[in-house]
Amino acid sequence: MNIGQAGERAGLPSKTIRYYEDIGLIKPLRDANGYRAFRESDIHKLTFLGRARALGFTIEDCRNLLALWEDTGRASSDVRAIAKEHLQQIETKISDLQNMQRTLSDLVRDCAGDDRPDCPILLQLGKAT
Amino acid sequence: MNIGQAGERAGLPSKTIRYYEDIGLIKPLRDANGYRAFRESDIHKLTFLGRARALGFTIEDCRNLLALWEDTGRASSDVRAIAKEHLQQIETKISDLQNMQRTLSDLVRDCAGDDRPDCPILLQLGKAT
DNA sequence: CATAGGGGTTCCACTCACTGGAAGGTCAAT
DNA sequence: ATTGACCTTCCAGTGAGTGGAACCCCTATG
Repeated sequence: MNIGQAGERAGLPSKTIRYYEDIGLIKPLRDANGYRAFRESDIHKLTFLGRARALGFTIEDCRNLLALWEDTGRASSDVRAIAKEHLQQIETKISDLQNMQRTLSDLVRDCAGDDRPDCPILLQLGKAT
Repeated sequence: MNIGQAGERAGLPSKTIRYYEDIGLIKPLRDANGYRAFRESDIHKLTFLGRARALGFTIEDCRNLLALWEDTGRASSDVRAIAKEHLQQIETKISDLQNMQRTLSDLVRDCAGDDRPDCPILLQLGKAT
């Protein structure tokens, strides 16, 4: 299977797949003409990667998860640790963003948004310490 | 005022301030010895930038906001539009992250996290389409 | 006066996870 | 023979800095 079709099946652009090979996440075979030849196992890995990335795991997380995935004797606690750590980071990010959201929506609410120059948003951003 | 003290006052590392000069956000004067010489107005701008960045505005947003800030005749609607757009993006990001959080916390909850290899997290990531 | 240290300067490389584009090779169909 | 869709590699850029090397400057102390 060529890269285009592999991308179709895994839901990833060809560019991304080449990149994943570049950084050693997958190792497709090569045809005589130099084209990458994807096996079912490669597609499966790519799909796995797509899902993990969609959940926001970093590439390094994905590398580790993939290794655990292939290690049928792994302990589920290893996987869980990575996921929990990541979940923690997501939660931190959410709360940071919610803080921004609160501040910003207050400012937007208080700004008339008309032709006059008075603007609490700029006022707040520029206020002396 | 030298860059170190300017950074202290604005709450930004020197490196970041040099970078902001590089991309044209600020234009500090220079002393005879080549050192940057920061005026009060530069400090004020840097503080503004620090606040805007902390609210997650992009550098380009900051550039626009700074221009509006310096234009005393601006319309508050211009500022409000940028802020609203940004708020929208923050809200999208929050909801994306909340989706990830839900999925991941379900998976983490269902994973025993012991020495056994069975792991719903990997199972879910690798499931055939 | 020499030197040590703590500033400052520039420039280059690296981060993360791709993405875009150029220049060129391959394949199937017309 | 040629078109057009695929494939290949390699190089550069994204955003917003950060780290480090190599070097200059200023002040204080022995």
